[in-house]
Amino acid sequence: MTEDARDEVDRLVAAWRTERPDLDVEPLQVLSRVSRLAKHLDRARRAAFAEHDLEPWEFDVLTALRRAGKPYELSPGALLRATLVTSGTMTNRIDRLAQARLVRRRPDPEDRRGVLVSLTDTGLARVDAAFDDLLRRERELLSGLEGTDRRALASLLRTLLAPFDSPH
Amino acid sequence: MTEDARDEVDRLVAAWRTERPDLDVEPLQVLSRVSRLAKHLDRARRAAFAEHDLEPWEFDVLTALRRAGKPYELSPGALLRATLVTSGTMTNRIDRLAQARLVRRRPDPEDRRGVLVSLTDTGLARVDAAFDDLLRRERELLSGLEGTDRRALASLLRTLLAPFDSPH
DNA sequence: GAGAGATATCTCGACGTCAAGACAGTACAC
DNA sequence: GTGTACTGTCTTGACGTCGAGATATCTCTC
Repeated sequence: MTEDARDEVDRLVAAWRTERPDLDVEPLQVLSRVSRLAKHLDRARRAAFAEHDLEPWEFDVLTALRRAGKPYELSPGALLRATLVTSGTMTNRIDRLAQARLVRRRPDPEDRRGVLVSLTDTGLARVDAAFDDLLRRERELLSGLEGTDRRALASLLRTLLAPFDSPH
Repeated sequence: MTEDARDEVDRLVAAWRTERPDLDVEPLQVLSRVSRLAKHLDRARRAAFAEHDLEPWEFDVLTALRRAGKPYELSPGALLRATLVTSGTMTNRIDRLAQARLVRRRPDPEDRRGVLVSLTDTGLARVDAAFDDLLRRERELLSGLEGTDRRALASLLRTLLAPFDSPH
């Protein structure tokens, strides 16, 4: 189950072993696959959202608001921390979402530097529909793994992610 | 080991379960982690390459050539398939790499539509040094996992990736 | 050997992101 | 209260990518 299952990354690793036999390229077995899978995932997401007239970046912002619960309102700062983008990017995103009437901006009554961004009814409906769709596709994508394997995979990934979540 | 390890994704999943208790959001346990890990990985790579004056995109192209073995030469088409970018992007990348004297372009003697791109000596030295460095950091990043776990993880990821690799 | 379709590469304009920095407002020590 | 450091948001310019389309060449069929 390991020796011959052969995917792109196995080929890539084999090529390295020929070209740089002095190096231990085993880390690629995990990390190249993570990168490649993420790339494919992006495409699948893009396809799922296209049916709801949403771009992946729009979805990211809308879901952050959706997850916050009523009244579906967060500051740009909270949004950029949730989506791992820079502040300039977030300003730009909010501008475009507001123009599309999916979110609304209002001054923060408690901090005059601040702004609060909230979902409109349209935004709420759109993100709920798109999320349903995304989950259906993700489930499909994971259908190659039994429940046990899925949980094991999740747990292993959590371990790798841990150093990034806590420090600083 | 599963209930309380709590990372960002666990929190995200918990938030969804509150807000949309009607949905089965378990797929996120795997796929959100893949995306997030990939994002962190990109940053780590960027940091590793910066010491060798390389951008990630430069590294991607140079390694594809390096892996090809002597004479370290591929067509733009082969390069874009190896790096999963569009042809316009690849043209642009090759232009800039050629300007930096890391690769060389020459007409394909066997196909007059074609071009062949090869590593210069500088390019070869640069990519080898950067790759050493990258592997050192990746090993560090994986140090939280035993060998057995690493292999299990690689194998699970391979399964998920399989559908993307074959059906062209 | 002519034509149709496929392939290889490049060009161009639009777009989203980032990094750096500007600016207004807040918090806290004194 | 005043000064200093910090925080939250927005502005700007440069950059890399994409998608669509242009051009040249090759391949295959008849």
